[in-house]
Amino acid sequence: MRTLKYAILGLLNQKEMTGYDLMKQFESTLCEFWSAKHSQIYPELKKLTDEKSVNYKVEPSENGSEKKIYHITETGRKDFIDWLSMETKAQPTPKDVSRLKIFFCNCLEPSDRKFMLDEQLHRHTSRLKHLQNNQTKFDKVPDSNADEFGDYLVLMGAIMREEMNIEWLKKCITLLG
Amino acid sequence: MRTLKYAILGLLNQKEMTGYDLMKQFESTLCEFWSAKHSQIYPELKKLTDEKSVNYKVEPSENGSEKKIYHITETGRKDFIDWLSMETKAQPTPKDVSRLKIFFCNCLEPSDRKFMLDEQLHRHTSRLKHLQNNQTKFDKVPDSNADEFGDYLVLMGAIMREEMNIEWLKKCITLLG
DNA sequence: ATTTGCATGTAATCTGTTACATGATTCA
DNA sequence: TGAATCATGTAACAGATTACATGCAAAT
Repeated sequence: MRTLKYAILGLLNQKEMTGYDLMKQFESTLCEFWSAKHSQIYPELKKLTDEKSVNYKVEPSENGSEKKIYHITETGRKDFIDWLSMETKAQPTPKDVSRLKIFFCNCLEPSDRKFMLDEQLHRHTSRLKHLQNNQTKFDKVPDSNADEFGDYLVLMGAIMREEMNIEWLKKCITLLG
Repeated sequence: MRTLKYAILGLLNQKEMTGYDLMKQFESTLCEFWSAKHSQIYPELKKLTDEKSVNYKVEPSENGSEKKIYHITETGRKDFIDWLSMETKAQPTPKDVSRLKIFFCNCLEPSDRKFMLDEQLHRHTSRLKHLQNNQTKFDKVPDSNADEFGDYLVLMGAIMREEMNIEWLKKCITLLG
């Protein structure tokens, strides 16, 4: 499906940047729905360059060494927009070890079950606080044509997901009795 | 992390079955939080047999050919319970192509954006209906010591997830104006 | 006759993580 | 002096999908 390719093209369509900058984007803005390590990003950038979807210029970095600033080409932009417009096929299962463990929770003693659920509840609660804090950076809903609009929507989605997880775990704890 | 191993051990801990039965379980009960194709299951069963975590007996199948009925060993059961009791590390990002596309939605024309969100809303709505239908199979909450208890909890979780997705997408559509 | 379900496997490929590897600069 | 940040890459491995491959039975 080459999803990483399109994630990179989408980011380079917003503005030109280095592989390192892309990595930072995956770590911060995109981390709620996509991730990629530098060891995956650099080879993909090479591949995209070969395919003429992106190109780069070499410039000196802060320190003495050199860095590659990548930008999207017209070919790349067209490819990206086609992918974005295309119907999204039914997704493969989002794999979730926590839910798998809850599925098997009856194999544990009642006290251990409670411990497991409490632990998960705690993790999701801190995560929610963190996301809510991120949201304060938006003083209002961004214009729907701005790059920050998508940013805002997915952050809202992440918050709602954590709220749902917390609500679910609380219900599970109740049902344990 | 060998999660597939523990998913299989957990299922075989419930009752003995063939690789084919396991495949069916992944397709039905577990599909909301884990998946595995037969091409992954059969080699894993071989590996688990080598590790003495499972064992099997050969029996004739409905047709003339033979089938292998796998069961968990004491070693396997201990290993499974240890995994289940262990603290679950912070999960890797659940990757989500739909959310990635929404993140980049400002690159599309307003009518195409609306189309994309409507399409996703439709998909999640049918999914929710399907899950709610599955839930009718439980006339009451199963006992917390029964195998069906985990089943019930994760189905409830899947329903809440779809409800959240629908609510989120509706909000997104509203914000598009 | 053809499709569907039962039943089992392997090979090739793709995707992603961890580890290996280097080198400069800045800050504590 | 040592850790953190910027910056780029490769190699080995793990995890997962698609395709290849076979064979019987029952139903349409």
